[in-house]
Amino acid sequence: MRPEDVSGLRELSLFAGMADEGFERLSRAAYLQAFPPHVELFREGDRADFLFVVVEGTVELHASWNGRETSMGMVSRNGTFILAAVIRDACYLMGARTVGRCRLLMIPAEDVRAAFELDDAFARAIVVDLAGCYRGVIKSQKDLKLRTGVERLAAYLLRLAAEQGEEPEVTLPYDKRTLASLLGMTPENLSRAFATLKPYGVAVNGASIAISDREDLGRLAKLSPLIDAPGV
Amino acid sequence: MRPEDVSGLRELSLFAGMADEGFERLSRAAYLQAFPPHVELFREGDRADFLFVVVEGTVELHASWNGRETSMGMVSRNGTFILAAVIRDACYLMGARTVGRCRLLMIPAEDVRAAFELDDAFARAIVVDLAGCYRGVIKSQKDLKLRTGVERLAAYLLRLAAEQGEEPEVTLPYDKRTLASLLGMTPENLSRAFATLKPYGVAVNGASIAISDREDLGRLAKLSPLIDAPGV
DNA sequence: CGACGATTTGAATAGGATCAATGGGAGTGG
DNA sequence: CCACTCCCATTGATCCTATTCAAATCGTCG
Repeated sequence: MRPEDVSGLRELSLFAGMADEGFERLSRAAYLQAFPPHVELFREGDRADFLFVVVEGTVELHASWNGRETSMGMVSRNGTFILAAVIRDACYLMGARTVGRCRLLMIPAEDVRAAFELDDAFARAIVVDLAGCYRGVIKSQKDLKLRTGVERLAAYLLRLAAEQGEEPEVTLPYDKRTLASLLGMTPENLSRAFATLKPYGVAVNGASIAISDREDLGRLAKLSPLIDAPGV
Repeated sequence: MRPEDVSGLRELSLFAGMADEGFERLSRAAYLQAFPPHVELFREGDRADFLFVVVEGTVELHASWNGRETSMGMVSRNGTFILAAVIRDACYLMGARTVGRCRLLMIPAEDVRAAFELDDAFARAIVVDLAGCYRGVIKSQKDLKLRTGVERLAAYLLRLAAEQGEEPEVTLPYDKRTLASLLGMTPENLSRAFATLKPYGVAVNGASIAISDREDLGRLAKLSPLIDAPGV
């Protein structure tokens, strides 16, 4: 690993509090690897061999059953994924694939578990990370069970706007097919949902979405910190 | 707290590895309290004041938005709930209410966080517990996004049968209204889903459900360990 | 017995999925 | 540079699932 990558990692909350010795050992065991777009990193059901950290790019987590597939979440820069499976020494409940070009840090599961046993600060950092993941899924499940498709899209757009600095125009970070799956609908349905949002001041131009009246859209989306707040 | 209750708690994986001193302090700070059925323990959005452990009975976790409500999960004997909120010192993302009569252990959030800081074994036990919760929600989200209502019901019945010792007759642990919400449908729809399952050998008699042909139902439910396995 | 809540059933509607067909770039090869 | 192709996105039509509203039935608890 290049020194700059190592020092970047050291900043991550997961590793920040670790003892130097443990961090040293962990980063020696780790591989930093570049992946082209649309590569399958592993499939659901595989034994958890590695913990992943996204150094650059975005990874899609997905799941399937009986021939159907759905997107479960996206992980981007500085995010970790599949930590729970590694800790419990179990199989992955989701598959993972790269969205665009990616650089990923892969840490062998055994080494993570060893560090977890030895380093108390690391163990505590994992708690905080996992608690955050857990709360993230809970929010997404509330989104899914309590809102209709159109409402989910509206809320998604406003969250995206907040993330991108409240510009009047936001850019979808991945293609609509993926977005649809993430929001729990078909691509056709997403198109129609966009059309439904037109009277609320939403104009689509490829991946770029103009939101003319955030108030108006907000009345439909009814953002709640208990569903839409990032982090926490 | 009665000594028998304390010793029972000590067995829970969350507390099993704790140092005696820490456990002592934690159990001194805790309240064991009995609640009648259908009591609201706290509401979503409340600040996390207590960690709860179910000593006896069942608690429903629910969420609401814009006048709609849904059931997010059930916690029964020896389960903990709301651990993530306590650790992150945040607000509850879900509300909680008792289903039947309950005895609950309430541990002040501050004391849990103090024990978390001081006791390394406790911190590690929390990791394992949280990882389990996380994987539980992921499974439930897969169930929700990948299966139709009827399929979810079929899978639920088979999981219940496994839990209750593969008897030909299973008993629903709570009323159908709650079950419907848990499965992400309306009570009316649950009734119809039961009717749809009749040709698959499912006979309803109040809360008691007879499953005459588990094979047949299984072909519809297509249980997968990646969605339906308990624990892990 | 009567009242109430839970459950079931029926009818109408809405929301979402599927199937089919068309338009629109991005990339490829000539 | 242009034609071609492929894949994504959109649109239309239709179907199916699930929700809503309404009403009837069932059981249980006073």
